Amino acid sequence: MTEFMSRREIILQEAARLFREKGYPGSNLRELARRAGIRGGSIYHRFASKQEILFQLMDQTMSDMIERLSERLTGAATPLEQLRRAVQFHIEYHIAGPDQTCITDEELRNLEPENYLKVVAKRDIYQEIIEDILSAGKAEQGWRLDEPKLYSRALIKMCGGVATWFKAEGELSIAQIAEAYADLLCNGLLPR
Amino acid sequence: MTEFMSRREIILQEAARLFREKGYPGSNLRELARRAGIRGGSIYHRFASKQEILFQLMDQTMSDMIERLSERLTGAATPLEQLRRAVQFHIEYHIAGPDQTCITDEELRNLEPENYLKVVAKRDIYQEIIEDILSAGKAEQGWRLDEPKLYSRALIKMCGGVATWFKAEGELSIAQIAEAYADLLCNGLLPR
DNA sequence: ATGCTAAACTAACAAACGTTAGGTTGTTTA
DNA sequence: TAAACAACCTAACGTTTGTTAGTTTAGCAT
Repeated sequence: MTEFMSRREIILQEAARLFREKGYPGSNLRELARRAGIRGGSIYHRFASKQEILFQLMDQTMSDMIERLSERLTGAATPLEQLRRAVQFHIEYHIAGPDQTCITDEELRNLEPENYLKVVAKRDIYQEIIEDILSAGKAEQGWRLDEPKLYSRALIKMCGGVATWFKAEGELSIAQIAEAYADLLCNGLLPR
Repeated sequence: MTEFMSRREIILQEAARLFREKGYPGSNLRELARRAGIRGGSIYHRFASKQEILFQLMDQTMSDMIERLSERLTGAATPLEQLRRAVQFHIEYHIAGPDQTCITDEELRNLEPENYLKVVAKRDIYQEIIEDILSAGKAEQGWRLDEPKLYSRALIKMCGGVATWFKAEGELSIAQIAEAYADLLCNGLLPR
């Protein structure tokens, strides 16, 4: 895995793991360096500060999420199919890179104001993609919802939350979980 | 508000606010003391350590949540009515004391092993109360679900998440949010 | 008044932290 | 071969941290 990664990428990956374990303020650069196979001070050859590592991690993850969700939605004809794909994607992505996504979900408060605004802007874009699906479902299919934002938040929380408890060796596969949650939301929204 | 609280309770309340703002490792006892109206060292007259403050906060909150949820469920005849009340309670409680509940939801990793086990045990009890509602709904009413745990987690994440974005001056009331989410779950689970 | 106790204070500790300066190594470039 | 550069190292800096020890204050019972 790590053989083809630049040291910069190794540091970012190990930072995601460490920050997820102990939180950003609870993590220190000496341990991060140790995990990345270098000494403490050497991190500053790649990053200007601890804060920059957190920002790069979150900003990069949000950009990637927006791009990949958009890809996944192309070719989905109906809002219903789009919703299913969004649920599936959000869960899969959170489980594929649980460290990066958990950081991005939970460390917003530790970003300095300038960085905070940038990441929140991208988070809002992602959320709006899902809101647009819900709005389309309401307009075209008569889904039973008033405030799309209410449901995009529900989707993001319940699907993103999977990363906090999912175990690969558990009884449920990712596909099963994604299907169950997609069914729950679709049945909950569709007119009876 | 604070006139009738013991200093110990003031410290706990301010700790909840501070820990929610900056996280447990990002908070320091001098600032906590300042907010509680005393000096740094004086905290140790009430608490043995920073860790004990976090533990008391989380343990107390979990006990209270279990007790109040149980109260709220008594007298609810059907699983459907129980589910609605659980959704309502979980949202209301998270918004009434957003600091305490957000800490309890997010700072588990910062508990020392012994304390961790105690709090997780109570969290599991709370989760099982909700699982039991879902199991009863399946057995008695034919709700469309396989793994109750999957849905208790969904409920807890989406309803607890409300505390992260709810604004009292916003357009939606607590009652409206609770109703929308209860409808979503009930319609999603009920047989069509 | 005296002594007792709870509750707060001040000041300092040792450790850990982010960060920086300056040196060493090894590879590429002219 | 020499110069240049990137990558990493070591060692230290100033600050902040949780925590402790010893002291002062205020209220209450004797």
